Amino acid sequence: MSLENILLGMLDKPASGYDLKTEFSEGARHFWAAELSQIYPTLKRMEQRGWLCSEVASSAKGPPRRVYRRTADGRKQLLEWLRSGPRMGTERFAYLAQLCFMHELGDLEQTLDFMIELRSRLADFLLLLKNAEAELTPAGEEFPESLSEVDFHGYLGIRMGIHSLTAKVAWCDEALERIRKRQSPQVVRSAARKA
Amino acid sequence: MSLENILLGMLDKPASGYDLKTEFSEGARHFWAAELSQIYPTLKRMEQRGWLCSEVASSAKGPPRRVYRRTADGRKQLLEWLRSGPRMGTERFAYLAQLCFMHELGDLEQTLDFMIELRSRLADFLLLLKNAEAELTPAGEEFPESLSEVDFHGYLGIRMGIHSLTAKVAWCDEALERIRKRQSPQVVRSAARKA
DNA sequence: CCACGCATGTAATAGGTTACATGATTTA
DNA sequence: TAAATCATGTAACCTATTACATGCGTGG
Repeated sequence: MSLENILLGMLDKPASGYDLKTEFSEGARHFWAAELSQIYPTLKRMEQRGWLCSEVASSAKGPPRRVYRRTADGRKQLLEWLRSGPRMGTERFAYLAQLCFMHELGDLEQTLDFMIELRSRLADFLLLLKNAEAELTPAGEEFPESLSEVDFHGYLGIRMGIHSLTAKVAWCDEALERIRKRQSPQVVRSAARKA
Repeated sequence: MSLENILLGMLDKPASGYDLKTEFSEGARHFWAAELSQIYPTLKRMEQRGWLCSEVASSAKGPPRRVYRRTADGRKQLLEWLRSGPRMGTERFAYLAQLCFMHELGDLEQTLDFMIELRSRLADFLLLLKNAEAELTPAGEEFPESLSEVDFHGYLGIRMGIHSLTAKVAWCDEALERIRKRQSPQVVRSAARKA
C-alpha cells in the first residue's frame, strides 16, 4: 500500500497524525493526498504491525499529541518498497476524461469555460511547487550539487512536478487558442496580428 | 463517482463490459484505468439505477455478450458531471513519492537505476499516445479544424497527455544527468565537452 | 463567550484490486 | 490437444471519502 510507505518515508522524524496531514497539505508532498480520517487508522494499523511505535506527549496548545516514530522493521519495509521499482498505473485524471466527453454538451463555449477553469487550477498548483522549489534553492551557489542527499531527492521530485505542470498549463493555452479558432476563425486571426 | 461517468461517456455506442475494458487497455483512454472485476458490477449497478439498459446478444466467437446502452437518464447524469467543473485532486503519483524517499537507500546508483526504468516506462506510454494521435491526424489537411466535434475533443485530451509525458521524459533525462554529475563530476564534464 | 486553530478519532459508505471460477471458439 | 482470445462474473480484501463527534487553549 502506497500511503503506508509514504508515511514511513515522511517519518524520518517523529511526527503526529496531524503533523503528517499538514505536510500533505503544504504542497511539499505534491505526489499524494490523504485525509486525517485515513491517516489516523493507518498509523494505528502500522503500529500494530510493528512498523511504528508511539507515545503521547502533551502539547503547548490544544490536547495531547500522539507522536509516532518508525521502528527498524518499519524502515526495512520502506526500503523494500523503494527497491521494488517504479510503481506506475495509479494515475487517474478525471478532468481529462471530462474533457474527452465534453462534446456531448454540444456547445464549444462550455469546453472553453472548462479549460479556463482547469488552467487556473493547474497554474495555482504550479505556483505552489515553484515556492517549494525556491525554498530549496540557496542563491549564488553550485546547485544542485550543494544540496544534501535528502534535499537533492526532494528537488528532483519537485522539478518533475514543475515540468509536467508547466507543460499542462502551456497545453491549456494552446487548447484555448484552438477552441477559439474553431468558434470564429476571423476574430482570432485579427487578434493574432495584434500580438 | 468518476468511473460511472466515464463508462457513460464511453457508451455513446452500445458496448459490453469486455468491449469497455478493451478500450481502457488500448491507450485511447489514457486518463483512467479499470479492471473487468470492477467494470461488471458497476455496469450492473448503473442498470439498476436506470442509467443503462442491456440485452444479451449471441457472439460469433465465445459465449453470449451482454450489451449495454445508456438511457436518457444516463445521458442526463453524464451531462451533469460534465457541467460540474474540472474534478481535480484525484492525482496520485506513487513513483514520485518513491523518488523523494530514495535517499533512504543511501546509494545514488539505485536512484539512477530507478530513473532509467521510470524513463523507459514513461517513454513507452508516450509512444502509445502518439500512435493514438496519428490515428486522428489525416495527412495534408486543415488540422485540427477538419475534425468532428467528438474527435476534436479526443484530440485535445490526447495532446494534453502527450505534452505532459514529453515533459516528464525530458525531466528524466535532466535528472539522470544531474545524478551522474553528482556521482562523478569530472567524467560528466569531459563527456559534455564532446557533445 | 465565540470563533479559530490544534488535536484526536469513529462510522458509514464508496471505490478499487487480487484471486478465483467458469466456459465457448479458434488457431497452431 | 494445448494455448490464446473471447466472455462473464463472484468473493474477499484493501483503500479512500464524507460525515460526524469530541474537546483544549488562545485571542478578539
